[in-house]
Formats: sequence, C-alpha cells, structure tokens
Amino acid sequence: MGTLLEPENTELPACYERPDLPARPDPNHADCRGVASVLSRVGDKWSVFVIMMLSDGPKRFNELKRMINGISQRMLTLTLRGLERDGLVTRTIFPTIPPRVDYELTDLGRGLSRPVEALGKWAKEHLDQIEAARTKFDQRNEG
Amino acid sequence: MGTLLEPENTELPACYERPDLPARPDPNHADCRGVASVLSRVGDKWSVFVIMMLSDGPKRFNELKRMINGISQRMLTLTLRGLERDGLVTRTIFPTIPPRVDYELTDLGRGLSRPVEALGKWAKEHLDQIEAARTKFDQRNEG
DNA sequence: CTGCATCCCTTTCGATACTG
DNA sequence: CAGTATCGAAAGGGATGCAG
Repeated sequence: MGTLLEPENTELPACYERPDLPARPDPNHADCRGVASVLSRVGDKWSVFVIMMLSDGPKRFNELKRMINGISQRMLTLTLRGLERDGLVTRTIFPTIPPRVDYELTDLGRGLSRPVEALGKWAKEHLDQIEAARTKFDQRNEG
Repeated sequence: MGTLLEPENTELPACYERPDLPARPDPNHADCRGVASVLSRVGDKWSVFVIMMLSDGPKRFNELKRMINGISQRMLTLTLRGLERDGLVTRTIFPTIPPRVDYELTDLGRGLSRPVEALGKWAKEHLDQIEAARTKFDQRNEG
C-alpha cells in the first residue's frame, strides 16, 4: 500500500540480525543482536528528538513539527509511525473538525526516555570539549 | 585529499546548527543545538558499537572488525576517524612490521560510554516488548 | 489539521582492487 | 595488518501537490 509507511527496509543491515550466529563466546564481544535492534531506532536522530519532546506530555502533530525545528512533515510522519510500531508511542485520533491527533509516550517509551535524556545531558555538558577536539583535529589534518 | 576520510558532510542537517536562532522560549522545547551535535555521533550505530567494544580496553583495528560482525572495513575506518576527531578515541600506531594500530577510549570517551551502556542495557531488557509490538503493529496494518 | 504519494537530488555504504 | 581509492546501488530526505 503506502510506500511512505512501508519503505521496504525499515530494518537493520542484514548483518545485524543473525539468529543463526551463536552468541559470541568472546567475553569482549557485546551481544549485538538485540541491542542493535533498539539502537537502530535510537540511532535515528529524529526519533530521539521526538522522544525528548514527548517526555513531558502528549503533543499534537504540528506542535511536534514546530518544536523540532527543521524536520519535514514527511520525516515526522515516518518517525512517529516507527515509534508507534515499536510500541514507544501511542497515536490518538480525535474525530473533530479539523482533526486532531495526539502522540504520547507509552510506559515503554517513557522508560526509554530516561537513558536517552541521560545521553542528552551528557551531550550538553561535554559539547565544548567535543567541539574543541574537532577544531584541533581539523587543523592538524589540513592546516 | 582522501575522499574516504573527508566526506564533505560529516555534519548535521542544516536545520540542526542554527546559532542564529535564539534558544526557544517555549519551555517544552528541548534545546536542540548542541545536543544534536553529539546525538548525531551517538546516532550512528557503528559509533555506538565501537564505543561499547572499546569500553573494556584498547583494541586493534581488525580486532574491532571481527567483534562488530558485519561492519565493512570502510565503515570501521570512517567511524574510528569520526570518534578520533571528536576526541572520544585515541589512535596509537606501533611502527612494527606488520603495522599495529591500537584504538582506545579517551577519558571523554569513557564518560560517554556510561550513558551509552545504559542505553544498551535498556535495549537488551526491553527487546522482547519491542519486537512484540512490532509484530502486533504489522499484523494489524496488513494482516 | 493531519497525512499520503510522487519526483528527484543527495548522501551513505558495501564491494572490490590496490598500497605501505 | 591497516589502511586508501573508486564505483555503483541503495537509502535518506526535501519539495510539492492532493485528500479526508
């Protein structure tokens, strides 16, 4: 049906899901299978922002669009569908005119928002160091 | 020079970095500038895996490659360069024959690894729920 | 207002072959 | 072993127009 909502490969690179592979005996090898599945969603920038935006309560479609400066309608739709599919967000339609649709984190989504916010916090606190490192690196490798 | 190591746009979508925009007065609006910059790195699956792999000590190039099943040589190189650029990883060359290169987390990188591991932990613990939600969603929307 | 479909350009990434 | 260079396929993502 909708090509928009079914990009054939919402999934991971083939290598990620390999139930045929045994969990690596190497203790240094973090078990990618599974972790990867969730990280691929968190790995999506827009998803992370939406989760952060929703962490303090339900929001409407255009409300989210305005809050996440720069996201296109298309990407917001795709992102929300992905989150809904993963059970992280609920979609509630109010059959009013004009229509109104609220998005809200599920319990699962709220749980995820905690480590995500921790990440965001770390990001804010260390942004300066990272930007300094980038500048330095770029200078040395090109001057 | 190297097209491999300098993909013109390692950066964020234009919308992300807008120092010209004031921090949104809307209290619901998380400050994207800055957070985005780090999340775009964490948002990269491979980066996350490399960080996790390195969290228990230095590793060699091919060692990492084997541990992260499925990553191509090219992507591992790009990922490591990106992490090095951000000051999260150090690269140490041993001028032996054959050559040996060790990658190790910096203090900054080790700091980041904590929230990243928290995310990984959450992922493992809730993978079942997410997969269940996906199955359910797919059934309802196509059955 | 919310959202789907299409066009189309850009970026990403894997495969492959080659070097110090 | 640890890269680098190049190429082609695929995915990402914006703009626009239409619909309930």
